[in-house]
Amino acid sequence: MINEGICSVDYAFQRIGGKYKGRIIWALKDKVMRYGELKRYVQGITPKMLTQALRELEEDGLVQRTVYPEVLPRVEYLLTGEAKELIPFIELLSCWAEKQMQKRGIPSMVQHARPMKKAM
Amino acid sequence: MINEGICSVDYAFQRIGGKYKGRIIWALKDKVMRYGELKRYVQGITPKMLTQALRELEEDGLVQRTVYPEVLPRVEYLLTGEAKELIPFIELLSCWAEKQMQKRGIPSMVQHARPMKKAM
DNA sequence: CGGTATCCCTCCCGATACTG
DNA sequence: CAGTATCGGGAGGGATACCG
Repeated sequence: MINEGICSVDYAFQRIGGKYKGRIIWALKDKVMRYGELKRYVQGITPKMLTQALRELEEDGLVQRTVYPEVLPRVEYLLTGEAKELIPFIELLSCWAEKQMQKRGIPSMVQHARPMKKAM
Repeated sequence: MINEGICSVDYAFQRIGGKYKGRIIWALKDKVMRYGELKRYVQGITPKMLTQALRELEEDGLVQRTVYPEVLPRVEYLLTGEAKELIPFIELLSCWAEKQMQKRGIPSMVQHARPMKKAM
């Protein structure tokens, strides 16, 4: 606020913080995904938030968006090299969190879980 | 939303996300600090937010708070072992951010900068 | 399929004043 | 020194409907 510069820790959290960006990057860590695929993977996200997060990640150079102008439109998202540099760290963070959650008896969700049929 | 469990990546970001927690952990990474010291270090933070962030970090077992009941009250904060495990992560994240900022020509702030005398 | 548009609301955060 | 108390604003997010 007083300074002109920005703290690098802040900068990073502004890029990958927020409610969904972490999970989106995580989802794309080892495969390209389409919009609808991501929407299913990041459960509970609304189209608005997904689009917004993806656009920001794209602007920040972390995600690349490719449109295939076919009759049924297809759009693929993939991580850039810059984003991939973050994977090991998110991995570390994830492991850390798993341990914490175990200690505290918090049920952890498997990332590959399919949508449950249970109505909310 | 549909699931009962929580994703570990989310869990982690809920713990260390937010506007100041990253910088607070960073500040405490290699030294114990008092309340006022932290307030000066994490520039621009209001007492309310600092207290709130510290209390949450304490609840999450990341920060330990020690009160020394002297005539002039003294309260010290330090990272727990669990929080220290996160330091390498934040360190690497910080380096990553520095690189990104250089690429984009964003002026980065040195962490040890003293308050500038420039009035806002 | 891959999104926009719109409305609404909550929670995070800021500023300021005050207290043990 | 180390915080509370109070009020208020604004960004981020949620639900739903609609569009090319």
